Amino acid sequence: MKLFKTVEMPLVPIIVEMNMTGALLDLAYLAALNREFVGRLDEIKDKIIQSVRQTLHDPQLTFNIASVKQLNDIFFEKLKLPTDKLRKSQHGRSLDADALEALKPYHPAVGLLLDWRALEKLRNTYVEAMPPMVDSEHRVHTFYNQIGASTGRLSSESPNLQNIPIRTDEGRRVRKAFIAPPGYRLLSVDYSQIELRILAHYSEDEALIEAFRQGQDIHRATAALVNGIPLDQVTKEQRYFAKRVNFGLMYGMGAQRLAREGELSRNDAQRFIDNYFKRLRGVKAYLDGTKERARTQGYLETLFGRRRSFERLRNPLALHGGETSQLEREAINMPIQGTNADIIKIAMVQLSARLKAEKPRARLILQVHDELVLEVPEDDIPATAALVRDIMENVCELRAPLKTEAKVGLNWADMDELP
DNA sequence: TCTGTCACG
DNA sequence: ACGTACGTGACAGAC
Repeated sequence: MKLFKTVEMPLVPIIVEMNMTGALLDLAYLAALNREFVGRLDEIKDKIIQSVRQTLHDPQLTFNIASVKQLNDIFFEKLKLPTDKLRKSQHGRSLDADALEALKPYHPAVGLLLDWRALEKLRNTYVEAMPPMVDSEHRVHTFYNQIGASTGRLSSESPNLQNIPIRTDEGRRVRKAFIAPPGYRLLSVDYSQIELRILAHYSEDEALIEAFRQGQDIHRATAALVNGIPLDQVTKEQRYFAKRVNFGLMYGMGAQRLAREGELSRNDAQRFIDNYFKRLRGVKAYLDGTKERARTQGYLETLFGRRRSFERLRNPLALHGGETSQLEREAINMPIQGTNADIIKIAMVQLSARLKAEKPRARLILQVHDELVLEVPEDDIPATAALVRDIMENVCELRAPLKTEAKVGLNWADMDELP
């Protein structure tokens, strides 16, 4: 039996139903996936080593492609790949995915290494690690830590079920191992753009609030506003860029980073930000006001009163250089991320009671920050989806309305949107 | 035990 | 002049 930490929280009671149920894994599928991955990994590894041997005319050469230290030796001492622009680290140059992307044109081994890294990650962290953790019913029981994250979020460990892959096709194949039992479906309901809606609420920015009230695509609306063009003239690039800015600003991003990621000059990036703040005055006011409050009060609160100390910001004497801006970025983000955490926790508490009374065969199995996943008998799907959405959307009334999207499927990867 | 890397929101 | 976009957990290699 899994032990649970029991800590009295003034805000939200402990939810144990998820852990009690656990998430069901398709072990046969994972075993097949593992065999496939092992074969492909070996193949890619051989290709990498062969290609380096060929370039260096050294058929005996061998090295561990998982070792950043040895890769530094191969790439920069032996193959003489360019090091400019690459960050330094303990064993030479950083060789993370960004760095490898930049090195890709210089040797075929680099692209292969990116492929190998991605597959190796999926195999080691998920495909191979999870099957030994299931119980006799093939379910994994994660542990949700309620007091680990400084913003009030939950975190998940042993295994972490809040970082199951979804962004790549190979990743989604891993996610597909999470299945519903016979006669059941997985129901996933997630908040749409909840952090930007919370920002709209806090900032009281009329343009942002109005865009949400009208149900507009928020990134498209931002792009139109900042560029001073009609909604239907926004290009894909403009929308994508506005999206990065919308998220970046909630994290305290500067013009420098924006320029680097948007592939435009430092000045153009600064101009976009200036324009953004001119059109979205409330957002600027929120960012400045939040930093100011953290500094003068020494703490910040979420919408529901969850508090995080910023005492170090109030006592500048205690700060060493560089720490101020770090804390300011954390301050900007905390009320947003923390309010999101409060809202979904409150929804979970309400949902727990309603399910027990009205849909006792439906079970809450996972929480992933803005998403709840349930196991629901087929016949109960429409009613349960409506119940979950109703609870989630009505936890509180923000100036920008809370909106959810519901999906249903036989596994956690292939899901169909419910109307 | 620490560092680098990378999976997610 | 420069870094520096927030919050997490898991794994392999280096020490």
